[in-house]
Amino acid sequence: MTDTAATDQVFRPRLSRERIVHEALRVVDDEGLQALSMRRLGSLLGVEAMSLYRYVDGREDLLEAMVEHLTDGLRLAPHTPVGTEDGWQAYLQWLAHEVRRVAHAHPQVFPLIATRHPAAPWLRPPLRSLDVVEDFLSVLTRQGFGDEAAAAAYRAFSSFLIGHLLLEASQLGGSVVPDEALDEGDPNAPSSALELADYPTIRRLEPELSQDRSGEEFESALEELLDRIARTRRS
Amino acid sequence: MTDTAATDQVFRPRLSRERIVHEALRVVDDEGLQALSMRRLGSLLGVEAMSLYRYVDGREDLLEAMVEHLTDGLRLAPHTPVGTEDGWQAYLQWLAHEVRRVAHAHPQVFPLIATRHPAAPWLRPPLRSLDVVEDFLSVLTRQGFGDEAAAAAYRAFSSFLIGHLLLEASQLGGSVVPDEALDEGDPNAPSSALELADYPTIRRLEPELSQDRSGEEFESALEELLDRIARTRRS
DNA sequence: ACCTGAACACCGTTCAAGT
DNA sequence: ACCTGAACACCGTTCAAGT
Repeated sequence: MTDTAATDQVFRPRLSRERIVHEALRVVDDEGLQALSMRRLGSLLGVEAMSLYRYVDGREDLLEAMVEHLTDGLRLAPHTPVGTEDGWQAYLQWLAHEVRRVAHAHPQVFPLIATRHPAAPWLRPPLRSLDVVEDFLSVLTRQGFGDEAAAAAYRAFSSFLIGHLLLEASQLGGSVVPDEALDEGDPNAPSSALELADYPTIRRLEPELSQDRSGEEFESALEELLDRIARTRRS
Repeated sequence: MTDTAATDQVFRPRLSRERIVHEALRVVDDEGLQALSMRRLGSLLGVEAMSLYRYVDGREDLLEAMVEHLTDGLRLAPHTPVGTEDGWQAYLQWLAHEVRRVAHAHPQVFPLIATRHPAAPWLRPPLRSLDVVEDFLSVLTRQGFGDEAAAAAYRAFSSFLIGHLLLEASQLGGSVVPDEALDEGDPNAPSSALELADYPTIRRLEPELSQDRSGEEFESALEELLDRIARTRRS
């Protein structure tokens, strides 16, 4: 046996909150939320589970930190010149696609982003970072939105993102089931082994239902939402 | 001590899948998802946890059964005369409000409805019962929608419901935290103890953000969605 | 200062055994 | 047929103890 095999402690740079959160995200991305336990996370970091409690205030705090790490990343790419008349539209387009990118990059974490309670009741997932919300509201109000219209736009925008992205993420993150029960595949059966005999319309529309139009539908629904928001602006 | 106190077995009608699901819903409604364990559920039903496995194929199957119990309830109140020209609009209005009623009645279960993987990849929460989807698609196609338009309407409608109701439910179900840390309330501090010094726009808009407009916003966004869907119909 | 060992109070689940 | 006891392999978390 070699040295590294004997010690099995490949040299870990030293624990830190950042390293813990990063490793936790890796676990959930690769194996799903139920694979994340304090004990397993500890052992992956070459440490006993109890050591994590120096940096993280329990499992709930860890989940919170993971969500914050992803939602704080939505800040300030030097996004768009807010000077122009329609700068807010470019900003919201950019922000929507940023959130979508996060949802696609971490489909197993997005349900957490969508369902955990933010720090204040008026914060709404997935735009639950104060920095991001400040950006959002200040861009809109500086471009002629009234206070009430800006707040309403924030609520509508959040709902839009959750509605479209949670389902997309759910479909992306779904097939991480450990490949059991894929054994005896009925050589017929249209994609799923569901019995559709009593559901004629579903059976007829199954091809249309199975089509993935999420990209186009996201874009067109987003444009419609921006139009709708534009109408509420009092300039 | 009396007889009932001595036995503590108040007479339980006998176990059944239905009774288990019903009690599980009661637990989650009252105390939240994390309060639901097989062992505790068993003891609430006057039985050892292992007995539950006769009726339920493990915890995951139980959660699934809870979701199905609620989403199958969306079926066929003798809803609306589908004969008329705009019958589909009345049907979708009815269906949207039914789902909203479920979300309000079980805010702690709704995240489960929204995030669990349905039986087929083309099924989307919260309309994940085959009966309901068959209703949905057959009503629309019988009223002049093309197959593709009906499928697109199903997807848009599902996204709308998730986006609006998950946030509403989250706010309703949130305050079930066991009333700790409510102790030393800063007599000032506007509703939340968040530090908003560096967020001038948020601070200025906090009253508008804190307003609960979910009712009105649900209604007006729903009407807008129905208008949008109407435009996709090829009659 | 940072990590660990041992312990506590829980979990979900299986399976042979009871009635 | 229906329920249980005992056991297994896990959890999260605390706390005194080690270095």
